[in-house]
Amino acid sequence: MIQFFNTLSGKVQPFHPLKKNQVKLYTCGPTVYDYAHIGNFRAYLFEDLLKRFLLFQGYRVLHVMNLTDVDDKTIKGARAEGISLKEFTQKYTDAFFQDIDTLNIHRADYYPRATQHISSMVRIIKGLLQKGYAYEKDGSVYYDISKFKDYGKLSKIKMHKLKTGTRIESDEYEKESAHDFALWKYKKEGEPYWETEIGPGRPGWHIECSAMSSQYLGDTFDIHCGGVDNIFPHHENEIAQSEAYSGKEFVRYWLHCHHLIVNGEKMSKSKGNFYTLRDLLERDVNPRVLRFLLLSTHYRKILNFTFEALDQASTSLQRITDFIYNLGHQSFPSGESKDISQLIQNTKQKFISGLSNDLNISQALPPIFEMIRKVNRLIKQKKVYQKDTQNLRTFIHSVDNVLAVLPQEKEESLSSELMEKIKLRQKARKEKNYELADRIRDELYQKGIILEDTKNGVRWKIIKKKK
RNA sequence: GGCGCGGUGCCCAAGUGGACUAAGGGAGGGGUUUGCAAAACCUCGAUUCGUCGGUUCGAAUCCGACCCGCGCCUCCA
Repeated sequence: MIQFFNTLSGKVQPFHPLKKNQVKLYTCGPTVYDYAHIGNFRAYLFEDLLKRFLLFQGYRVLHVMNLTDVDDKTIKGARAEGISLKEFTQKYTDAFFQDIDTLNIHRADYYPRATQHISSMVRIIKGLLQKGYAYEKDGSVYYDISKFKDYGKLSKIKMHKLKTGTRIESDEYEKESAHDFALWKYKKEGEPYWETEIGPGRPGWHIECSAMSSQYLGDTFDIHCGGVDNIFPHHENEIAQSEAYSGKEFVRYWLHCHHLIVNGEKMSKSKGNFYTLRDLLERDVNPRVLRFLLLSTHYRKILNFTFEALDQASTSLQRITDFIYNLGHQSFPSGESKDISQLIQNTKQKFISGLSNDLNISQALPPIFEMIRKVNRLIKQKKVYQKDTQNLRTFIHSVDNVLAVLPQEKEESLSSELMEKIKLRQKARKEKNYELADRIRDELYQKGIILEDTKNGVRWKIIKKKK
């Protein structure tokens, strides 16, 4: 049985999708005004783990992720670069897709853009006006939160206890109450706007998610994810809009992932600890290792990103990849052992129950490492057979359908020049010219290539370049 | 002020009343193996789970107080 911590109930609870075997998932996507940073990717990776695990468990998943391509930041950015909003956001949208591919994140089924769903938003805003949940002022439309009884049910915030920040008072738009929020912002000089039934203007921050989620997933859907910082006000407001409009429950399970910090502090550009994926790739960080690191802390814990942690993740992951490699590059006697198949079954069961427990990766991973140690021990005792190695590899690869951290079979290759060096060294070793052999090994090590002499020949592997 | 998170060995991190004389990964010490390495295997590392009290036959796990670190409260994953 799968269980998730639902922000709405504040508890871990059993997961039952609305439709048996199908999960409808909405995840808050990027505002495409800049390159995404590793904190963003932590959230997307958590969502990817969630989705891959659901798929692994046999669910069909209908996944929608929005792209916010009109808001204050995108408008400002486009203006600063002197290009159209569309041109500007396209650049970062392309970058976003590149990055999620780099990190091996499954594509969503739909990536609706806010600018292409204005009419859906207008329809909801009109409905909210008709039902009395919204009011118009100076051409803008606001949501009157006092009309929505359940306001605060997600974030557990009591509005009368909320402190009013200075930012609210300085809002450029006129609202009746400080906590009311804009559904529609009346057009402003020099800003993009749409001519609509509710007048010229552009959508407020929250309405796109209400509109696009219901358009693709229906009024009620199973899971909505995002970062904790979205709980209030973004998701609270989505609930207010959607439930007031449809009269139905909006989302059944809210899953929020915690933040990533860097060296114990919040990531910020002024502190110089702000990393985009691209920054890390420039430092020769292997995206698989980054993926493994960001994935291997439970999503509801704060993750402290450090380069030391990255190194640890790298070594840890290497243990799995070496294991797979060894299974494929040693000879084993033909046959099959019951012990191994049983071990695989046990490991699989523990892996699944770990992830079933609110995606507890720290509980799901250890069985894999335990299995690896046990099998390595059995290999030494010559109790592993050919069929076992196939079963083990199939199993590890199926686990990797969820983790997606192992290299592709032919990911790495060496230049022919380096291959010649390796051949030369093999010859030297045969002739017991160890001095030359060691010199070549050192030379390759300087280039970030480790050579291992095994019973079945030489193995090379590329490690991170030494700085 | 409101809401919430966390403090487990050198580092990361599970475990939330009894099989814990506390998983797993990384680093480190010792050994097996190896031409030497690497990998792999064996082995050693917390009488102890922020502190102090309490409940209990029994607590890292429950209760109370306190200390420390952190997040959100209309830019934010």
